[in-house]
Amino acid sequence: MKHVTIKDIARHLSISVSTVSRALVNDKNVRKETKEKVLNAARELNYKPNPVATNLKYGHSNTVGVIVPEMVTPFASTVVSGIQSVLYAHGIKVIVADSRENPDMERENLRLMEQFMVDGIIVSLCSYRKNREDYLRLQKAGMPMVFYDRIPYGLDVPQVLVDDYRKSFFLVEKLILGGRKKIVHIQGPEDIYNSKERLKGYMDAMAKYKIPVNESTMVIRTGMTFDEGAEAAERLVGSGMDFDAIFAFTDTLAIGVMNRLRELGKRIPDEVAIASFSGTELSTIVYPKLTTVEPPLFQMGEKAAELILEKIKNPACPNRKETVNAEIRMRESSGIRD
Amino acid sequence: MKHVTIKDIARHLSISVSTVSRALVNDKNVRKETKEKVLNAARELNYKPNPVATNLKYGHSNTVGVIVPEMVTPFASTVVSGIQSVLYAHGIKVIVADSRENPDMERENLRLMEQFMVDGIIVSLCSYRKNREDYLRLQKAGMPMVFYDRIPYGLDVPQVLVDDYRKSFFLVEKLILGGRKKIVHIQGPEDIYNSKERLKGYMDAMAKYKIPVNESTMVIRTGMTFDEGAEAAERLVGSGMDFDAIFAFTDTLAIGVMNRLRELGKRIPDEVAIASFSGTELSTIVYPKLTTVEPPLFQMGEKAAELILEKIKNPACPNRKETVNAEIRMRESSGIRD
DNA sequence: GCAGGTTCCGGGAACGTTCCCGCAATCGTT
DNA sequence: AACGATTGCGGGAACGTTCCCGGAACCTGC
Repeated sequence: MKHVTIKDIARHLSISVSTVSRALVNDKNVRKETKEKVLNAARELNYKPNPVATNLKYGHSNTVGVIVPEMVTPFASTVVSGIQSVLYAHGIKVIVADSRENPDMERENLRLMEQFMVDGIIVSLCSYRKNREDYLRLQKAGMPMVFYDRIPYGLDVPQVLVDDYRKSFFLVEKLILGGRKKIVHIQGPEDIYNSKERLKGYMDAMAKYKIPVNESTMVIRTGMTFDEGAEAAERLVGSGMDFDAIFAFTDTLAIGVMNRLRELGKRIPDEVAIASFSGTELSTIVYPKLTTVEPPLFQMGEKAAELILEKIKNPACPNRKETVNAEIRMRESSGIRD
Repeated sequence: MKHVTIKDIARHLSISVSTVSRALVNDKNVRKETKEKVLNAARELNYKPNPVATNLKYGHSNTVGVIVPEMVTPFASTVVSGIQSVLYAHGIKVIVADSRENPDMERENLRLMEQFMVDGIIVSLCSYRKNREDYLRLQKAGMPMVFYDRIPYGLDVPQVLVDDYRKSFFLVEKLILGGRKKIVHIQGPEDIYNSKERLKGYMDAMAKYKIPVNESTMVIRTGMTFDEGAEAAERLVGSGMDFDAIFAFTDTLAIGVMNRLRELGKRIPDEVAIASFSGTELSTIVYPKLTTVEPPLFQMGEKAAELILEKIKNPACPNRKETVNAEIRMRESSGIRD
């Protein structure tokens, strides 16, 4: 499609390109009448500045890229809303790319953002150890970057995270104090750093109450989807093991587990209590409603946006680490009141 | 961050910028040795072409923008996956912007895409009659555009849609044949065109079986969220009206209605059968599982991508209208077997 | 009435590419 | 051996902006 340019306006008014430019950016060195003429002509010709040209000129794009590991749950979209709300207010556009839990696609997305000359990148990782070299290279090259939720391990980068360990500990403790002893942990993928932390919280809570944990039977490693949760539930029941509670890595997994357990005849929460980390709106639409640790997703987005703004303004500023406070929501699935 | 440019390579090898450019785009007019030298230097200096410059040069960005009305359900994300799968294969990048059911934000997103010089825009509307002038203007200016699912009314544009009317008709007919007579329709927002079509399907199915419909009590207009569905359920029960089935505009609404009805003591599906249009993965994680009309979302994305590719290649090509075949999934919430 | 300062505007370079044009060197043909 | 054709390369314009620089016109103050 044909764009109206500053040149067209200049030609139309038979004045110079420079003057038009000045009029449009509100430079003082233009007569008010000239400015008005230009503004009118711009409106009349339906002129839209071409940001590509100014990007080229200035070397930045007024855009921040967000790379999310998945978009099927409301998790990412809520965080992105938070990001947009603060960045839009600063006149910065937001583009989103989805890695679909695939580190190679994440890498592709990263290159896409780089080539797009975004001013900064906000990332939630697929795997805490893949693509390290790329992130290191980008960081070294001075690209502002912020990580949230699914963060890398041992990299000095700005990040906003939940207190995975403590909140897992407390939630498992609540299950124990509610009378559950045979608590199984659905760990989720091992190459997500948070999964290690949440496991640790589970282990330590169990240890505090001197409940022995056989890691090979009571901790189940799996993926991130409903189906994988359901499958874990089947394996669990199939193994004949005795259990009275589940603590899952995410609500997606927990929902998969819970629904399949019910189909297999388990009464929730009477026979099996269900609880999970990473609660989203999904936790409230299932039956029974899910007890979860609910991170303030919108706020996480806001914080991430603030951190990236800092980095953009001053790339040399120290890498801050923000921890947000996740709420423990006791709902029907655990059979425990607050 | 500092980018390595073609000039840096030229300087480094003390050859001309033109030669470097030719070597990089595989022009024949370069000696193989020279080409290799350039390629090596490019690798060594970690050169990345700056697409902003080529965009400016060629007037396009190799990017397609997708504007979605919401991102909290898996609806949009699944369609976007389909879009990405075909566009990525053509070397076209995809950026996503979320309108959050707000026509003003949609308008903003539209301008963002325009200013980004995307090669085409794929849109699902917030309102079927808002922002018409903008879409018309863009179309007149030659911007390739494709609409899906939530399409505009009476605009000759490429679009991919579901057969709202017929599938609604069939689903309601199934409810009737299953023995339900007092079927309430939760219509959803009136300014979504599909909502008119689905209402018509409902009305005609009821008419076919000579069931009188009092539109003012049996058709409820509301929004799109879980909460609005729940609220509708409350109003319904509060009104004391007798009903034995619900046909809702989307699964989101249906889920809101169903869960609240259960909380209010209604047995699903015995006392009230629930069915809805626009089924996503959410329909299968609730209890009982939801009977829905399930559009092939991924395929819708693929079709939309193909249509936009056509339009990009030849902006003058006729505006095709693709109808995809939505499946009716009978699940527990309706108490009716297929 | 003239030096100096404003005000307003046009010319042109620059951002990183691509590509057309032209020139030199080499090649192939007779 | 001499000529046109081909190959390989550099110069420079162009994409749409911004911005520096310089210059013309005007005003100010003595």
